[in-house]
Amino acid sequence: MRIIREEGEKALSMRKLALNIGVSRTASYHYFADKQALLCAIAEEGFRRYNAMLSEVHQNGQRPPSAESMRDFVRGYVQFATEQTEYYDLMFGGHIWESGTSTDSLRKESHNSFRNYVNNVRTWKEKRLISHKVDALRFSQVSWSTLHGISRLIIDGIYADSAAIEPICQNAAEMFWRELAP
Amino acid sequence: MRIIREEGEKALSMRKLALNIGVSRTASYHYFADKQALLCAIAEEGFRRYNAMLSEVHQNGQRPPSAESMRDFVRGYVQFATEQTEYYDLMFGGHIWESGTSTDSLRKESHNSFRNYVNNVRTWKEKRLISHKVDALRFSQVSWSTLHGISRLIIDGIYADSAAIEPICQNAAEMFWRELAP
DNA sequence: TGCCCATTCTTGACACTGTCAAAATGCGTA
DNA sequence: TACGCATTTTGACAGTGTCAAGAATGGGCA
Repeated sequence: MRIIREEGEKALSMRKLALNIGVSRTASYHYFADKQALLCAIAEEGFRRYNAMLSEVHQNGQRPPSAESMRDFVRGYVQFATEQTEYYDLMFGGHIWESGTSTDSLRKESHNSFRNYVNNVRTWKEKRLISHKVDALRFSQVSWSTLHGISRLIIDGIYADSAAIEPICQNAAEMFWRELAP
Repeated sequence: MRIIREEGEKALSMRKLALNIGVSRTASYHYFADKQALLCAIAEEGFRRYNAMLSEVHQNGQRPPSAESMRDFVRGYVQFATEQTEYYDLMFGGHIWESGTSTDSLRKESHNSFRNYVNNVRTWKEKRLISHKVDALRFSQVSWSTLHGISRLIIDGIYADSAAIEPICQNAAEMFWRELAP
């Protein structure tokens, strides 16, 4: 993680990694089948951290949703993405997913992640805390896309002005809440 | 582009490219400073195609926005992203942007792209075709994020079920229109 | 026609990379 | 001590991006 954070994902090579640790070139191949497998393992750890953050923010659907909680959630997500970029990039970067070479356990962990997210909305709906017109799955897909999109564009430096981040989050949260409000 | 499309971005190497064309290893270095520069040039072409698509869909703000036009727009965007994945991946993939080694002209072209998008919304507002409460810049940022997020998640195979795509687009379009409607 | 010279291309080289196979090491238990 | 297993290393191979130096090419002008 240190190498990725400081020198970028591209700079991480199996050999350099080994050298940094102080073992020889191929030692890591005893623990990870591939470079890909190593990256998948890191991404998996990322998903665990992400889940922790998520369930902390809206306490598994127990906290009633509101304009404020929405804003907190959006902020939380974007903060996770931008502060733990090393993880986020791996988790949703595509390198790992493209060409379908991702680990089974990674796929499981990530599906789990999204399931949690949807279940949250479902719980709200069952408890009649949000409009009955909301389709939990669809809302989850679209709102998650928005969060992901915002994060990616910030990470990639396309929203260069960091002062703009807060109002963007605010706007997104308002949009979400307009969709959900009973 | 053929190599990227058929074998993935990772499989594109300067050497293989040259071999395919029938010239020697380093011939391309006369036209492109870097592998990076080559990729930037391709991404630039992608932005041009993207702009063409965009201005075709809502005719530079001349076409009055509606629930239908929104849906067409969302569909158009996602279609572009998923059908011209080779371009889209390069344009918004991050490989090119990270570590700030992107070409000047690429940066210009991409900024241009987003400016068009915002101007569209501004035009609508000036013509009083949408609610006066809309902040053009903010709406553009958030809605673009949503589109980008949806596209990425489809491309990366995270929304594996292709039947889900249409309703997702539909929902996103409805959400946008709820924001804009006068 | 023939020459010149900028444009285009090639060759050689270097320092990297991922990964495999085989050999070497270390270490706990019988 | 010696066996067996987990761990690590060495050697090797086929790739990669890129630089520097040289070779070929071809079009414009005398």
